Amino acid sequence: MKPDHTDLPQPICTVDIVLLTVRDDGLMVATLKREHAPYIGRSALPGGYIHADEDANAFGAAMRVIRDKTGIVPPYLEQLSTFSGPTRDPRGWSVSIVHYALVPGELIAQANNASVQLLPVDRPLALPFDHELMVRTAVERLRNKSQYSSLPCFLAGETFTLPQLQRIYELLMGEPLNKVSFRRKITEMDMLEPIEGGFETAGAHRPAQLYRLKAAFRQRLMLLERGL
Amino acid sequence: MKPDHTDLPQPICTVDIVLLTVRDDGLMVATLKREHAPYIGRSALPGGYIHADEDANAFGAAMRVIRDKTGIVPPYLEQLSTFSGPTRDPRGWSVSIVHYALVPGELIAQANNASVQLLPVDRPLALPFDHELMVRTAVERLRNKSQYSSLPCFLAGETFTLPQLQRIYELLMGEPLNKVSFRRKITEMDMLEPIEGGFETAGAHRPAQLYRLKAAFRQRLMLLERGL
DNA sequence: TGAATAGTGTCTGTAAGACAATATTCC
DNA sequence: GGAATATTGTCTTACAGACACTATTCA
Repeated sequence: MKPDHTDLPQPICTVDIVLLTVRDDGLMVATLKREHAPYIGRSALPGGYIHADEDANAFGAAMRVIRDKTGIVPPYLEQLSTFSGPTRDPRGWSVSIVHYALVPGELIAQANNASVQLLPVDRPLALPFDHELMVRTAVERLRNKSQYSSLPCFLAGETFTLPQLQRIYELLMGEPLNKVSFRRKITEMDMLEPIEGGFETAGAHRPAQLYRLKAAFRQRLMLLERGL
Repeated sequence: MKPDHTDLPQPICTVDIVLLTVRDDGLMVATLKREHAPYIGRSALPGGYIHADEDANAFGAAMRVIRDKTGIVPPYLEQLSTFSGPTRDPRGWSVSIVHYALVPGELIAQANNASVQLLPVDRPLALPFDHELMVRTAVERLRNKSQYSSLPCFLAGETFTLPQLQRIYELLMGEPLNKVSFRRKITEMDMLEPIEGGFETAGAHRPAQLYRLKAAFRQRLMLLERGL
């Protein structure tokens, strides 16, 4: 007779978040100093236990952890992957449901949380657990999805100009993009609306039109979580 | 003082598998009659608890569950997503790490397991838990990935002809494909090798060249799990 | 007016699809 | 030879990138 699951040791169940943002013309990941063992005092991804008494699901747990630990409510949050095994956490066989968040740089500044440390993703990160693998997986996912989606807009803030947005796409792709092709694609996707009379003027040159994401694309976060 | 995690009720942690295959010119999902409560006797996706004492990770747990319950060792297995929440399982707050498997029809026949029931994915499935959502998510993922990958080959068996493979791609895409374009793309991807002197002759017409996946593409399963 | 960047029009090469011709088998 | 399907060649059309021109601001 096989033992019931209640007899077996159950895995530890946590969530971790790869919070990505753009600063200093580069893609950065947010880390926090760990306040508890293991690896107390080391910089690591924000994470925590699922609270069965208050979380609606892993997505809600990730949102709560981000909000409580950084003061940021990310405009985009999506499940990335689940990491598991007996050795990834010294506490034992563990499961971490990892989400990645996209946040405009301005939101990080507004939160004004000194404990949040931004590290460039392109250099070695020296993070505990398998957090470095999580970051690399998230960046890869973001780069893949950026090729054919509006995701990078969530790194760009409430309003932005097309040259600014193109720069973000270029950062993610790692290569310069053709201006005409870029604008053609953005137009086809029909995801932006110009802000009447809104212009960004930053120097002795023609000012650029300001845009924002259309409402339908801003709502995507919720739709994704409801199963589509 | 916050309670330690050992004081909190921990979620139930399971794996489920969406096993997809092609039969009768349609995409099918494998189900089994449940042998335990809850929903005992109902058709549902194969699943089970993680065994912390023997599983290397969730991928290993999924592979073990599939092997033990169906006798099939799928040539392709990939993590899909993790489903979680307090209501998806009547036993309480639960986490299910879901993988999807691609299996050629012949492998199902070889396993000769009468308890495996194949249901067409295009019709309502009437599965317990959130299994129907899992199936829909898996099919969507497969369709997306098929557009630019060799995934559908894992539904096609050890050897196959180009017309056979094209039919599988068409099933997944839901539309007829241009023959010339299809062959151009396959050639570019450089993933197939012709079998010397191997031809499929099925009627009064020119026989078709047999192909198989190149070794590099067959290994992809393992690479994926090692972090790339 | 000149410098600098924003935004648009046009040309050209590449790649995808349509069409059609050829190849090979069994009857 | 005729039917049926496999495979390949060629033409046409659509799209992506290169290039260049116009627009608008400030100094």
